[in-house]
Amino acid sequence: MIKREKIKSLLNTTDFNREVSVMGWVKTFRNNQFIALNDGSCMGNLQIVVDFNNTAEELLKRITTGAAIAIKGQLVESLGKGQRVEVKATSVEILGDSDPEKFPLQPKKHSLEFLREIAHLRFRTNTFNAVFKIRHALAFAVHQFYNERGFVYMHTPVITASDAEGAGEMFRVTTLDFDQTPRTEDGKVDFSEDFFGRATNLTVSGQLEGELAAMAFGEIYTFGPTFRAENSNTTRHLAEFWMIEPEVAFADLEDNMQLAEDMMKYLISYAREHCREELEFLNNRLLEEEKNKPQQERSELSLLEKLDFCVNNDFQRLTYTEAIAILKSSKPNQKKQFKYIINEWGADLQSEHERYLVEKHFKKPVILTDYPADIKSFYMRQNEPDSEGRRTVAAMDVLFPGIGEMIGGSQREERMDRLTQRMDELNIPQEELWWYLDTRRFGTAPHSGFGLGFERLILFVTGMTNIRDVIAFPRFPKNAEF
RNA sequence: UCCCGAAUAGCUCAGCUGGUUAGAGCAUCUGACUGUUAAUCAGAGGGUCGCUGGUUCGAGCCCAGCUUCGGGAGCCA
Repeated sequence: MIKREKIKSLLNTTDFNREVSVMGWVKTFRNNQFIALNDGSCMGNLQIVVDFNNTAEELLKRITTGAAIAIKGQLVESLGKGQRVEVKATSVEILGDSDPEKFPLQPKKHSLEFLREIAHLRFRTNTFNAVFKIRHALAFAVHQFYNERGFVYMHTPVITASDAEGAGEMFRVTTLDFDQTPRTEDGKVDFSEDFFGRATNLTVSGQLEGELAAMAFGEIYTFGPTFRAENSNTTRHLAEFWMIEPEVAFADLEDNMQLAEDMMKYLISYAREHCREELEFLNNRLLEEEKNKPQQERSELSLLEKLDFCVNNDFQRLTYTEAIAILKSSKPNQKKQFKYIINEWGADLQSEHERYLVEKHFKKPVILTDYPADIKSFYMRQNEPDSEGRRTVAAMDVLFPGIGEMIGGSQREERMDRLTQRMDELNIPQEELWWYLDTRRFGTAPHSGFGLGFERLILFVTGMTNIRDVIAFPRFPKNAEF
C-alpha cells in the first residue's frame, strides 16, 4: 500500500511519473472527467483525471461536490493548461458520499453571512482555509515571540470568583438547581451551597492573576479564552474570545509601549513570511470586492501594502491630552461633523474620534497614553497631576486602522496607599482582592502589561471585516450554534 | 441595549401604483458533448414570499408586534 501524500507537496513536486495516493474532498467534478481535489493542506486543488470510459457509471455519479474520496494513480505533468501537475487515476474510492441535492457549498462565491450559518462546513472554502491557517500561524508566532524573550506562559483560571475587575458583565458559573435555588434568610440566592461555596464566573481577564505570576517570574504572558456577557452586537466583539496578556515586572509605560509595538510588528511579519499564499489570496479577494465599490470607498492601500506599512513605520505615540488638542481643532470637530463634539478635556473618546486620529490624521497605528483617571480602571498607575491639576493614569491604547482598539494596557499602580485609595473611591472591596493586594504588600515593584484581542489581530492581518469570521465557532448574543 | 436597513427557490437577487398562474442567474436532476478550469449546450423539477395579527373585494407589496440577519453606535479586546 502506498502512503498518502499531501496535495500541498504534490503541487510543488517535479518527481513525476510515479504512483501516488491522495485523499481529499471534491471541490468540483467537471466534464465527467476532472476532479478538483482538496485535502486542506493548502488552498490549491489537485486535478484528478478520471478515465470515464472505463469507470462504472455508478461510481462516477458518486463523485460529487463535498464527497470524500481516495485516489490512486500516476502523478504526471498536466496535459491541460490551468495547472502544472495532475493525477491520472487508476483507482477511485468513495470514502464518504455527499448528497448533491443537500450539500450547501457550491463551486461559486458565497456570502460570508451565509457561510456563517454553516460554520461547520465553511472551513472547506478557500477564504476560511486561508483565515484559519493564518490564525494558526499567528497563535504559534505569539508563543514564539514570548518564548524568544524569556516570558513564561501562564495558564490563568477560566473560572474566577472575583467580579471586581470591572472589565464587563460576566457569565455566571453554577451547578445550582435553578428550579429550587437555595436561599439565604434575606431571600437572596445562597451561593455558599454552590459548587465552589461562593459565586463564580467565567473570567473576563487573566490580568490580575498574571500580575501575581509576573511578580515572581518577572515576565509572563497568558493566552486563553476570555468571556464577556455584554450584549454587544458589533463586528469587533465576541462573547467568547481569545486574549493575550503579557505582564512584565520592572517595566514602565514606555517599556510597555515598546513591547506592544515590537509584538505587533513581529506577528505581522511572521504572517507575511509564513502565510504568503493565504495572504495573497485574501489580498486578491479584497481587490475583487473593492472593484464593486465606488472610488471614494476604496482603500488607499491593499491588504499586503497595509501590513508592510505597519511593519516598516513607527506607531504614532501621543498622550490623551495631545489627542484632545488635535481633535478639538480638527475639521470634523469645527464643522460639527462629529456626532460627539469634543469640547473639553476629560471626555471619553468615541470611536469616530479614534478613527479620525488613526485613519485621517496620522494614517498609521496610534498609541494613546495617559488618559484621565476617571475613565480608566482602578489598577492603572496614577500620574502626578499636571499643571492644571488634572489627574491621569499611565494607560495606553493601541489603535489600528479599521479595527479601533487592538490593545489596551497600562503601567500598574504598585504603591499600596495609592491603589487602596483608588479602590475605595470606586467602591471596590479590598477583602475580595486580598491576594492581589499582597503583591503590593510583599516586594511590590513597578510593572506593566496589556491585553491583545487575538481575533482583532486576525481581523487586521486577514483584512476580514467581521470578527465572527475569524473564530471557528463564534459566540455572540442569541447564538451558540455548533 | 439604541439608530438605520433587510428577510421571496439550495445560493445570489428581481418583483412596477396592492390586481389573474411569483421570475432570473447559479446550483440540482435528465440528456448531449468529452482536456475541462465557476466547462458548455438543450430540457425539467424546485416557493407556507421569516412568524403572528391587522387593513382591504383582493397583500410578496400597506400597517403593528415578534424573530433572525446586516451596517452603525454604546460596552471593550
